[in-house]
Amino acid sequence: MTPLFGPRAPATQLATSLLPGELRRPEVPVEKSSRTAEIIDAARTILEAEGADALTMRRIADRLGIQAPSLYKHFASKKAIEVALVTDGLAEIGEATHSALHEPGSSSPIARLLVAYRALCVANAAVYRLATQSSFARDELPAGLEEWAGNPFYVVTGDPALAQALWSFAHGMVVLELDGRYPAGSDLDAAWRAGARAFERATSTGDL
Amino acid sequence: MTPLFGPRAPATQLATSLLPGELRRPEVPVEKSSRTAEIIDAARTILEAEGADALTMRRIADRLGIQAPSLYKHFASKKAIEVALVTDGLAEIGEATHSALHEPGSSSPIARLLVAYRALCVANAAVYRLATQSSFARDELPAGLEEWAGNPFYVVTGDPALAQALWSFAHGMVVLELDGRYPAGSDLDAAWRAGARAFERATSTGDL
DNA sequence: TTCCTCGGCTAACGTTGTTAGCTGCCAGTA
DNA sequence: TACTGGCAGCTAACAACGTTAGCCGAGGAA
Repeated sequence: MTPLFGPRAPATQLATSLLPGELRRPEVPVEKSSRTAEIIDAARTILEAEGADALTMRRIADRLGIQAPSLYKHFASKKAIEVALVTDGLAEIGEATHSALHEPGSSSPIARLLVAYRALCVANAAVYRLATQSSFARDELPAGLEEWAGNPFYVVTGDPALAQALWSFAHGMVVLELDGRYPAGSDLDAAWRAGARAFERATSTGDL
Repeated sequence: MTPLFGPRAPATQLATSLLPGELRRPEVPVEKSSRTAEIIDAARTILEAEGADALTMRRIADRLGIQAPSLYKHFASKKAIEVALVTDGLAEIGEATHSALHEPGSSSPIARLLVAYRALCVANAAVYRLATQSSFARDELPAGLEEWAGNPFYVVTGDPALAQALWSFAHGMVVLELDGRYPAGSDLDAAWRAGARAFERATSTGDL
């Protein structure tokens, strides 16, 4: 299983033309020194292997063979490290969902979007969980990144209300799956399909 | 605004007959001493007023005029206090959604369920957030309580996959609303209606 | 050579959950 | 009445957390 992550395999924007309503990825200034990159790399490794509780400044520093206070030469706070982690995760998820819009396929755009969204969120499970903690400093994310990452849901429905409903469905499915909230033995594929079909019909029938 | 909460206004099971597929509320042994009740009451007050970060053992103890270690005479850990808080919240939400199934109304059962779910989750916003933190000790909740609280979604759809999809939609809407993840000025009522309509059609049309 | 910045370090602070161990009170019982 | 036991408080303390202050060596620029 190869890690599917930003800095390790930098996500590049495909040079395809935009669909109606599709946003372009916002420019995010990447001026990472090698040490900063190593720090978020170590943080991600710990986060994915042992979960959010294990992500402490001392553990991150340990992995790099330095002391915790030295991390503050590179990041202003632990929150800033988390923001860097989530920024990469959002970029990767957004990249995947945007490109799912353009891939041809036998299934509907909604189904393709949902499949891509689920796959990427599960692949970045720990980061996704981190981003949905209420203590996460969402307001320090790069401007426009969240909007861009959510944009495919607008493209695929063509209606703001339906887009938010579809996004909520997808987000809810992912969160409940990652937190193990469905009873054991649940057929989650069937639940995803059922939701996809409901929203496909809602878009094809028109709003009112 | 009167607080809508368990111990303050104990939720009683209505003596109506059950709908097809509807579960009865599990018996949860309530052997609360007066002090334990005071503790979870103080905890809830802090949580609702100042959020999860303010919910510390010392703050809870302060409100009762005692020292933090004394709390351990009544609860084994902070997690246990959180579990008690969420147990009450789940009971109240479940009570409301179950009774929404039985209320007659001009709107569909799905719409009534969603309206009740949203209202109760927003009323218990802080507790709902607490319950969705990944660090929450879900496995220590009373057996069957979560299943019973989610049961109305099965009753109203009649299909496991569709029920999980509908629950995911509702959960996603609530979580994103509570975390302020929708752009300012979003018409959330419209999003709820759009989702409700999509699932109404999905149930009436049959599964495949 | 001198000076400044970068990126390490140690020591320490305040806060968190939690444990150990002491004590006073009060009910029950010989 | 006297003894006893447990309930429920207390203080002191610990380890781990994020974070700050302040020191210092290396290396490049003037």
